[in-house]
Amino acid sequence: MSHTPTPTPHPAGTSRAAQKEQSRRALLDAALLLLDHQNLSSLGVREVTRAAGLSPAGFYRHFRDLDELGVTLVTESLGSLHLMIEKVLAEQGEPERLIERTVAVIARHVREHRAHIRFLARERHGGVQPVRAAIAAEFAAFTEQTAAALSLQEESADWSAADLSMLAALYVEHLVGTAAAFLEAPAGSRAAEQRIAARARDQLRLISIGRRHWTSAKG
Amino acid sequence: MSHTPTPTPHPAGTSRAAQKEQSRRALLDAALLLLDHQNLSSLGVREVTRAAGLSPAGFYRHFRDLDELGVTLVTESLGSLHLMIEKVLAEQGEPERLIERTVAVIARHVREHRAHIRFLARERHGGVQPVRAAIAAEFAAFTEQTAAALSLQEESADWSAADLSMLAALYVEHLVGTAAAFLEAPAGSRAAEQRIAARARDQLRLISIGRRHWTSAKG
DNA sequence: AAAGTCAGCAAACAGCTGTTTACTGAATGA
DNA sequence: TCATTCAGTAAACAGCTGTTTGCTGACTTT
Repeated sequence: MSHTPTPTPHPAGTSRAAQKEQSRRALLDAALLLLDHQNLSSLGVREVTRAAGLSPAGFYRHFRDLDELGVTLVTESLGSLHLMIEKVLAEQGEPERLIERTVAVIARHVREHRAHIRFLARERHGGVQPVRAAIAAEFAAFTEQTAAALSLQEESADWSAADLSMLAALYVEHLVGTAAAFLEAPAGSRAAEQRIAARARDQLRLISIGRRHWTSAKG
Repeated sequence: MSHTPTPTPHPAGTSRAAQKEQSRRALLDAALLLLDHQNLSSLGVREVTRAAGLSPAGFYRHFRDLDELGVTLVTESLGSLHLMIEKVLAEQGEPERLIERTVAVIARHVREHRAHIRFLARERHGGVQPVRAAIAAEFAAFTEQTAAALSLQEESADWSAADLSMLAALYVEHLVGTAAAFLEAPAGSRAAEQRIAARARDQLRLISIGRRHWTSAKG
């Protein structure tokens, strides 16, 4: 008499695990959407569950905290980035063509994963320590991966490991900076995008010229 | 009878304007302190006034919102950075010595203005639009300023304006990245600081080699 | 000396927050 | 078929939030 019981909370007929996964995704997607205009440290449990269509208590069936949800988002965001970087590193051909492809891949990735990339840029130096740590760890791994790929190229035959790592860090930082620049571009303005791309290509050209003429310090 | 009146709220004897400024500073300093572990978008009025030793209502005698306070912090933080960049650009001498000085100046600045720099790094891509815009505008000005300084050097005699701007952007981004790297260093670890400094110097060397051998695109 | 300014206050407002509780009922496994 | 599991719920908890109000009393001007 006091409360009406709740009728079928899910489109019945699906497996239980699939139902749960669906809710989990709803939470992650809702959070990512809210994080477009907001910082992770100011996100609220109720806010997320409201946007995802769950009751507040439901949140705790999936995550201990918002930090945990944040770390999950980091993992997802970096997963796709990882694939992109592998794609870039696998490219072959003359340097000029390679630079062109690299920047195009970055631009495309930002266009197709805007929310993820913005999240990474925003939380890389954000106020939530575990999230910052997760991002930093993964970026370090990218740098190592890049260094390994560079060491296989003939241009770096006589490079020391330290120098390769230094160069890889420069490339990764440039990649991140370029992605962030694409983000700032007034969403959809091809003109702005092309200006950013042109500049990024020139910067990569300059760096690869430096690379070609590099001679390690203690000469 | 109902409420006891408040006794002298300030160390009497000071001018009114000075008293007000003192409270304003207390607010800004308290905010900056809180922003060490937090994002601007999650900062609260009550939180700041509590830390500054004011009543909540007192906040509104100084700022309309927290966004306004944020923009003020941006202005202050970038003011000191501006001075630093001028210092770097004014340096003269052989490239190697110049690079060394540049990195040293950055390291020193981060050490002495930790809170300001962390704030800038954190809010550059943060969730508060007006603050983001203020930072972006000032960074663009830095780039222009750097381009102007570069154009005065003999190494860039035959450089186009666009190429100079591209190079300046690369330098500024590298500067910002280096400052952020110093921030991550386990506060006080000279070893970590020196590793970062060494890498930054090598990267600057590589860039300046690229600069020396640069020939514009449409050749 | 009298009048005016205004920084700071306490109190009250409605509305929000994270988290826990005891419950329900569909999907699952015996 | 019956017992178990467990994702999701509504309700309640104490505690927090931004902002407005009317007031006070020290400084400042006249």
